[in-house]
Amino acid sequence: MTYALIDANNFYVSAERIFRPSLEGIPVVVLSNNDGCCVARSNEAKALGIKMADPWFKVKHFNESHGLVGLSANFELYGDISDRIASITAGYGHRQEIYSIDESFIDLTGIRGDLVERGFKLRSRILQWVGVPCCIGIGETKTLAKLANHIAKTSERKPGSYPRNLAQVCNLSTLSPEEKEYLFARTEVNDIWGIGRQISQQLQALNVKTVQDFMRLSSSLVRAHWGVVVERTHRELHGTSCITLDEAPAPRQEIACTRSFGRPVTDLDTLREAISTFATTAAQKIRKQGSYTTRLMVFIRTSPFRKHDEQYSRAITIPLRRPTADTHYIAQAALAGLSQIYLKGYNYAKAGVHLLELQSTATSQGELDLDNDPQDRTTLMTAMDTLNDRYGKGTIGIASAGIRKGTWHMKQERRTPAYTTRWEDMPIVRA
DNA sequence: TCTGGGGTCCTAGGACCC
DNA sequence: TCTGGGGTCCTAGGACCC
Repeated sequence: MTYALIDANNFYVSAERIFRPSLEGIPVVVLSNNDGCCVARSNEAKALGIKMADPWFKVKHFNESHGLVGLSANFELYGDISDRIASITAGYGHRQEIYSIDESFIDLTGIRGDLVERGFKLRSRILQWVGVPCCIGIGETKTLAKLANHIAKTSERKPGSYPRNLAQVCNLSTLSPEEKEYLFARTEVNDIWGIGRQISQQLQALNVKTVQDFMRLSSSLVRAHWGVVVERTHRELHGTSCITLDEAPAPRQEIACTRSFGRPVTDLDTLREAISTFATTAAQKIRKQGSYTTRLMVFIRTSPFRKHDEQYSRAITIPLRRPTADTHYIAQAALAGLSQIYLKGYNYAKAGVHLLELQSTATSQGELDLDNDPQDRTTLMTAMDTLNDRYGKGTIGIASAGIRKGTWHMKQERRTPAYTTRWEDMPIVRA
């Protein structure tokens, strides 16, 4: 097999730069909800030592010292840009898996010709048509394609880390065993797709520091220590394809809406409003997917970062009497759950609603649904979704869900002027 | 003062059944 | 006194991903 991974560089930052060329060459971060954490960093921001998920208040001093710019995220825009890139990328091979908002795997098996040259052409096409720089990694398995992509990106960003000719597009599948050994010995074990913080710490303790060290472990030892998932990763690094390309991912098995609050929340009324809103959003999401939920989970928690606060974290799952996608029903169930877990006297920092056990029909398994459920209501809900899609979120809602605006505070003012250009207004350059 | 929001899969352990 | 064993289902928690 031969796979490619095409990955946009610093995607959210690159997407913002399309419309604001003045952001080019300066340190930029894109911030999460409440402008809380850095979720994307430009190369210049990475060079300042800013890490993924660093809180804004800890890095904003770079604003005065180095001109760091913090932008509130604009996920609708990123979704549009992502679709554009994915449709161009699809032409690179016969099959595509859209893996995340900024990544696609492409099956290149059996494609003749110089894959690196084709990769560079694809890359410049995306840059020219959309304006986002990408890197491409190619390998015999998805894990190796990921690793190749890491090498392509790192050798561009940190000259000298790897041979220069591997920058931007890196094909591991045509390298000799010696060349690969050389690269794997210079790559840290935690850069492997599937090896996260915990496992890489355990590996370090066993003096396994590089990809090469890890590959030299026996499969059986890897399996015994870390289970079948990590063993699969180990096999993939050795060139045995275990993770298949998934062109049409199954519908989501669970859908959630959770938020951190802009400031601590203590009273039940405010929490009820928040939970109603989350339930409403989550219900919209499952209707969009055409699913019904049969169980939901509500949670509330204090902030683990406020060390002097008394900590409290609880979740409850509520079985539903029948599969449903009805906002009102879901919100009521969520509120009933909330009332069971709420305790007075804590500073709540985060809450959420998860809809679980999603299924594609409104009928319980093996049961004829004679209940008065509510084709009518579903139709009403769908009409509501259409209006909200067309005229903006929150145009219309369910009064009984208890949604009132402005009491619980989530989104602060944007730190930079609101971004107004819509995708349709964007200049399109054709080659 | 201020610390994201989604998802997936696997495993261990308890309850229950025969 | 001696107190089975295997299968299934469920849940919680832990690990990973972006």
